[in-house]
Amino acid sequence: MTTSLEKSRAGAHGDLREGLINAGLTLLARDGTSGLTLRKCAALAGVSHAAPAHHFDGLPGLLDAIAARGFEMFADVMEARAEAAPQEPRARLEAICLGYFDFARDNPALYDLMFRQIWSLGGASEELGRSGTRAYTVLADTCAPFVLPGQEPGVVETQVWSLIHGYATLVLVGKLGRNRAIASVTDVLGLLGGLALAD
Amino acid sequence: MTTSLEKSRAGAHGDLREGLINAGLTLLARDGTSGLTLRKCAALAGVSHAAPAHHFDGLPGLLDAIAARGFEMFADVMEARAEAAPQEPRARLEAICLGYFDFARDNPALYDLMFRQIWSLGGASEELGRSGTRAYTVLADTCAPFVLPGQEPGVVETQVWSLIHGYATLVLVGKLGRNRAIASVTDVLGLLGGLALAD
DNA sequence: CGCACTAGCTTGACAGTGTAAAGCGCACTT
DNA sequence: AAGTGCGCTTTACACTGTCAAGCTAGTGCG
Repeated sequence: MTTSLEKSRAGAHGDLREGLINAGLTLLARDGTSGLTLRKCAALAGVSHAAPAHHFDGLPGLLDAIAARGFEMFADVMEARAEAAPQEPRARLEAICLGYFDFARDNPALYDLMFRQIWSLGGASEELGRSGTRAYTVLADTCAPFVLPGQEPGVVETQVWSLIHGYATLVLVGKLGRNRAIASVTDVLGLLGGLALAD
Repeated sequence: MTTSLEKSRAGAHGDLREGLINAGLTLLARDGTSGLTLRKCAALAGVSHAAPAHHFDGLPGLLDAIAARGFEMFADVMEARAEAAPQEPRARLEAICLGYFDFARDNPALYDLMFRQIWSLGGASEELGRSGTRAYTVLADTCAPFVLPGQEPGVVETQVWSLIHGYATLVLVGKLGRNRAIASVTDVLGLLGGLALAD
């Protein structure tokens, strides 16, 4: 048992792990993707550059953990928006899409890292897989009312996911073609008007 | 005038530049994003590691040039598909979308680099801007018949671009949520059925 | 014709990265 | 109370991009 120790000792078990993840989030928000470094994370957390190796499987492991934390925040935002919205399928769908955009805009570097890590061909960590699935579940549940009888649920989910994910990445840079203004969120979501309620 | 020299001398003006870009494309296709390195590019092109500095503005400049080449290939693919398709707006739109997917699937690392570079916050090079605009123009022209009178062209373009770009990035990794099959291209493009022809 | 010169490349060095091995200290176990 | 193992540090290494200096060959000028 370590419960009694967690408060008495400053450097108890999962403490540095948490500190490194938070340091990573800070660096990401402050200096962007290229500013996130294993050594800088360690320095910001106040330990030597080799310390993270005892908590993560190298840099990829640290990035996975940071991305997992990001997906938790991501799911939280979408869940909150879905609850705050009128409890009607279309309103809920639009609400989580807006939450999706806002999260991407507010945390561009983290958003980039999240999706880079979750589909890293090397296979993501178990923790990241769970967090990512949780976020996906929020979206899938909101899409459920639009799945027609006999239709594969993945179709509507892929349609919605593709549209908002693609739009979010476009928005992150604020440009489209040369001198062509990017459309607003609501304009793009208008394409989802083609979806029909199941009943 | 250097025209008479370009053939007589092996290492003439833009020769190494071309060689470095080709080396980058090779490395990208063979070893993925992380396999592309300034030093490896130079080695593969048969020159020292400092040689590229005389042709590009550091690594970012080299990446811009490679990305620009990628956008040229990208535009070529979409243009070819548009011409090969029945000359009817919906068929052309579907054709370039399929070309878009195929290019992303066939050149995943290059595709990733292209979009990473073109909206690098540091501002892309002139060459990259031109290539990117050319690719965008192919898409915009194909979307034109679906722009309703009085509507901003950017709306339809953003809708289509977001959908296919988002889907392409999802396809690149072949997974969506846990154990949820990703929908097919044609299923996703079904969402574009909501677009109406202008006349 | 001869000479300075510049462009293109090489060599060497440097700061910074991730990773691995070895060593130290302290809390916990027995 | 000695042992033991975990957490961390130190040190070293290969590799990255970039910069400065030097070399070399072809150009243009006198």
